[in-house]
Amino acid sequence: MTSDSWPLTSITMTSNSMTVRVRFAPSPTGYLHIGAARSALFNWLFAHQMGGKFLLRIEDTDLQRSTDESTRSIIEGLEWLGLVYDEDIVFQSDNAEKHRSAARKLVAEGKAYRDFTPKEQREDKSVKQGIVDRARAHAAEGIDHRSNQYRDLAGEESERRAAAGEPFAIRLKVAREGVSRFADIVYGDQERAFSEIEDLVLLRSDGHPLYNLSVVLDDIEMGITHVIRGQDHLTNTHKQILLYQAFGKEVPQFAHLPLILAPNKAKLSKRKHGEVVSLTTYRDRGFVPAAFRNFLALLGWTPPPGGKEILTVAELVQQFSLDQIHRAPAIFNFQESDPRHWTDDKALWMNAEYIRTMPLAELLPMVKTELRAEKLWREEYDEDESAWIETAVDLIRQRFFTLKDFSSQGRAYFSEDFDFDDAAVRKNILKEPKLNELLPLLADRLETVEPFSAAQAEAALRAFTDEAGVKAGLLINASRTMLTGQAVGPSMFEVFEIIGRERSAMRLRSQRPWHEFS
RNA sequence: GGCGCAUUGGUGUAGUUGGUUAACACGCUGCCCUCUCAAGGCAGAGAUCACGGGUUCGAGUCCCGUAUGCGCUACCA
Repeated sequence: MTSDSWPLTSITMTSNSMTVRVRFAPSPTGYLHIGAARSALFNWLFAHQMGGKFLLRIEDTDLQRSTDESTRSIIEGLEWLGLVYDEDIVFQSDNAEKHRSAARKLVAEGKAYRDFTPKEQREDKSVKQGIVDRARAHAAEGIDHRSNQYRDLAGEESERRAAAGEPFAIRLKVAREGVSRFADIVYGDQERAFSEIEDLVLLRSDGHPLYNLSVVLDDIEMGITHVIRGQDHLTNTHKQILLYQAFGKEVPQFAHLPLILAPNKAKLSKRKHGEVVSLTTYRDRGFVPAAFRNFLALLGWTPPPGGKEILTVAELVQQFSLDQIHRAPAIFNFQESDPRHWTDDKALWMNAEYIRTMPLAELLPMVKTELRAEKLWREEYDEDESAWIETAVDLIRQRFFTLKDFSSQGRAYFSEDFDFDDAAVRKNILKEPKLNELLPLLADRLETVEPFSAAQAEAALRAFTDEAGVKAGLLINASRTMLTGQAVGPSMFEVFEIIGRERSAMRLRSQRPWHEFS
């Protein structure tokens, strides 16, 4: 793909002198949500494509809800996805004092004012309901929601009351007439009448700076050129632009990302949907980071027409483009009740695709970590048996979906302590009583095979079944279950070779199905 | 309540200046391969492009309305 056939947006390329600086700014109030992870990815991709910087800012101004543990999980999550941030992490709470003085400066300049209205008691209902009720009441009584008796209070009077210790909040003075406009890179031209915008609170009466003030100030200080974030911030962007203007600063470019919703098009929430929305779940349930990153990239963004969907990071960086992001929310498809579809099918498919096609050398360390965690890793695998483990992993990875499968379905390759699948035993073993005698005989025969290769094992088994007058398939399938506990798996002769002569013979003679299932 | 955004097969999407049988991926069905299950190959089902109007010779694509969903509207972030 040449740059001619795939031009970058004019908006993002207008000034080459300006280095792109973007940030990911999560609030540390829980684990890293996949929607947030996707925002981080898009910011990172954009930064890398433009040769810019990707920064991390922790928005920990809500002291009650922010936790260090959450901050750690965010950092770990980014690391797992390979999204390395440039420069030091900015903690928003460190800047609170600067935010306060900036708000006071706005008051001094007459761009903001002190609001002495006593803080409203929060009623015992949902925030949303409170907003609706207030709006309805105002409409019914003909009250302009923007009327505030302190907006035009004389300066001296305001000073005097403040000096007297009367508590006040600071609100931005939003122009009465006019319209706010900006061009969102994804959502296009945005317009909002000032009459729709209430004078927003900048500083709470306890001196705590509020979100809209803090983001703007921090983004200015960090030199952010492009704000790439969730669509839930789209409408509030007008307020933030007002603040950039009040501070006399250049307004950055905005690109809002479509939200990620649950299958019923409801908001994807940790409370309702649990662990599927947490990034760490994917790590803990055996996802390959590159696979999940690839999947995440496809939530709300499409590669250029005709392109493939399985993309390396380098390809992602090269092909990524903010104007290929679409506006409709992405639906994250999963069925909580069905373990086979616990997360999006396509994510699962993509992970399987990565597991079976990625370079073995990259996969092995992940498999090692998994086997270690399940106490299935033996030190020999690092030394004398390194060739063996490579062959074994390469053989079994062909039909695995997650790294977990190496320790569950793949357990029999690494340990004698494996379970028999009930259905497999019934179908492949118990159905045919003769097997009770035939399997040990097959073991005897296999012990004579030299060398113990797949081809030799096949020749021996087929000769044996011919002599015994049974179908080869009968003993092949029975062997599979005897050796692996399962009804499915790789070509059986490869399995013989990998399991080896001794272990194969031993398992064929084990009689375990008759002991455990009779 | 107000304002905003969205709406293409089960899911993710393409279709960017309106122009032949609406394209791709996942999933699903069947066949081939075969020692099983996958993978792979081949074939197929599945969309009156949310609904209703309008503009036009012609609309998924433009305009208006309706519905639904979501977001924002807070001394939350």
